[in-house]
Amino acid sequence: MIKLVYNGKEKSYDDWIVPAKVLADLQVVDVSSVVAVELDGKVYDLMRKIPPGAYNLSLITADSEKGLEVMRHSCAHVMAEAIKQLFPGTKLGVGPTIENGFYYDVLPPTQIRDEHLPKIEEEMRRLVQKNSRFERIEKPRDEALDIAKKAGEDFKVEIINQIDPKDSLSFYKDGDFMDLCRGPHIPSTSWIKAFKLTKISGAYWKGDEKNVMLTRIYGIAFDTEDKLKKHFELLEKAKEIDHRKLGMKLDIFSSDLNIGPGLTLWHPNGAVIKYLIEKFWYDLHLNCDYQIVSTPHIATEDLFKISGHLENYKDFMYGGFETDNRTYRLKPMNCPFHITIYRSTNRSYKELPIRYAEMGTVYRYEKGGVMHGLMRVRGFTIDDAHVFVAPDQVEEEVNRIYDLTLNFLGRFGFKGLETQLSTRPKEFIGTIEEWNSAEKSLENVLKGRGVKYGVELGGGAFYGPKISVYIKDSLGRSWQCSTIQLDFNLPQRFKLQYADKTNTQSRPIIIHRALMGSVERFIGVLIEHYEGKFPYWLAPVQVKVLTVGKDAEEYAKEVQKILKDNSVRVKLDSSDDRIGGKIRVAIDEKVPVIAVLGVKESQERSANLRIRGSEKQTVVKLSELIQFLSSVNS
RNA sequence: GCCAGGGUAGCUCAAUGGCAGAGCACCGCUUUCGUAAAGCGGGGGUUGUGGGUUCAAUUCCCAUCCUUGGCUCCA
Repeated sequence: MIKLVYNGKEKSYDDWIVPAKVLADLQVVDVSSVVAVELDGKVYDLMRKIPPGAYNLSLITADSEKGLEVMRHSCAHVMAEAIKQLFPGTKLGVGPTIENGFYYDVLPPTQIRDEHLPKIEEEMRRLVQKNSRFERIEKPRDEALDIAKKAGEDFKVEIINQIDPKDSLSFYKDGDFMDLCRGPHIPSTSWIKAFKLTKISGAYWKGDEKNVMLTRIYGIAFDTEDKLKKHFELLEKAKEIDHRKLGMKLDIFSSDLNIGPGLTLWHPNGAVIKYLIEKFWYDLHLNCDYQIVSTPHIATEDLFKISGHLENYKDFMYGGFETDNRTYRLKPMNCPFHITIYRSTNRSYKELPIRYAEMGTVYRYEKGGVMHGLMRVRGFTIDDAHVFVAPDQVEEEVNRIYDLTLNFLGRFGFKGLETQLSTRPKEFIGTIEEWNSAEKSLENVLKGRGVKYGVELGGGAFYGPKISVYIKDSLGRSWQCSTIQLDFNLPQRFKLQYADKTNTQSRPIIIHRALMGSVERFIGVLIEHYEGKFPYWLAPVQVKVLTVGKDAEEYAKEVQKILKDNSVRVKLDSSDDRIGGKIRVAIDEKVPVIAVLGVKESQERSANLRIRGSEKQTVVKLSELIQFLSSVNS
């Protein structure tokens, strides 16, 4: 017995039935764009037999997100088929849809390169035109294994062996091509309307470096050509605001062969931005009862032996160098240093929480291939702090830190932050009770605030659970930003103590936390977030003064001095360009305020202002200029 | 680290087994101008680096460095 409810209408069947027939029976109008259906949230092909039961039925249309997903998955199949045609003997890995398209991991007998993509596309177009139906074929496990083995699909064999024996196995067949797949798929290949293969890369089987490397071919598909075109236009736009491009254009930062990969040179413009952010950070922390500390960039290996870094983090640490018969290392983290300050004297419960904060510059040896502009570098500054608390202070302190985080990030106008709670991993130190109580504290804080958060089970560090906040860049990639991490490990390793009320020596818990994570990455995200148009308070040059003709130069200098005396970051352009040219340059530099000064302004003792984003001219009296600027909020 | 692209003037990009080019930027001169580029002239290159093939290499080959995208979003 099958019972289906759609749009208030109900339909029952005694025998087997497929969704396509149901839609016909229900006389659903405009089924022409329906690629699949959803039965109680589970996606079914139009021609898949519905198992007995009662379901709510809803439609999936080609232009919907789910419809696109189904179609892209089918497109991946067609691509795999095309590749097998052009590269006989190719073994197939997996071919899922991804956020922005699809890929298929394959192991071809000969290398597939960029130049082959158009040929594969051509073959795909041929297959799409054949309009082969996608047919679902369910097979018992033994038979499925047999099919995969005979086809020489070693990876599929591995996949089948991994699948829960209780689950049924299915293949999908379109034309002469059959592939192990759980589906669902579009009814037939001609539903693929617009697609393009975008790139090739290597990808380890199951993402494990120890496994064989497969060739991953990426593609994107849409239900209309127009959407495909728009997709690429969007990518173009994203390129325009890429922090690496803007970083160079706006003269913010660079790197250099002779300095080394992953090491950043902050140009004057970038260094001002960095300074302003750090200044805001310091002020905020001093206000919130943090104590600023400052520690060296290097330390002897002895320190990192105690901290465990040499044992657990060695691969990421820059090599040691000898001085006076002792080996020194660049610091990859600030914690051992702050802890050493804590240890410099006896501590009492009355002092706790102790909050040490530092803009601590660290160096980590990142693998060659993972570096990315400012987002992933080898030398960076953590806006680090370590808070030493008694166990019963954890929750309140985490709450304070969360407040501080929102307060800080709010200044930059970030929306769409994502929060994640990471819990006890398989390997951990400390007791289960400690962990449970620590996780509970973090959870209480998030719940108490009504924060939406994801849980990453087992994602915590071996020494404690954590809360992470992610921000998104222009391409939608998430970057870890704030992190609040509990630590039972280092207090043990360094034998930290404080005298409690009964004068017993107790062990504090350390909370590691950073609001930006890495200042470099944060500024990278900011550049893209603002599209290079830094708000007035952060702009390297806040006001650019342009002269019209030589006669205004004296007056312009006077205005410049007034602005400078009032701590406005001002730049004067008195070159002999025409005013149109100077404005063009200033706009390119994305300066928030342009002040045009000519003879007229000089006589009136005024300034003709252009605020970024508008062509409107605003005339302000010189005596009111500073007042006016303080209201600029762009 | 691994796979696939790329590296030509400060930037964006052209070209070719036979003298390496343009625009912008820079410098000089002319112009002194009113809201998104005034005109003319000039300097600037061991084509990432090292090696090989060749009469001849920026081009072809090898190595190396840097850089871009990617390296479980699982049938």
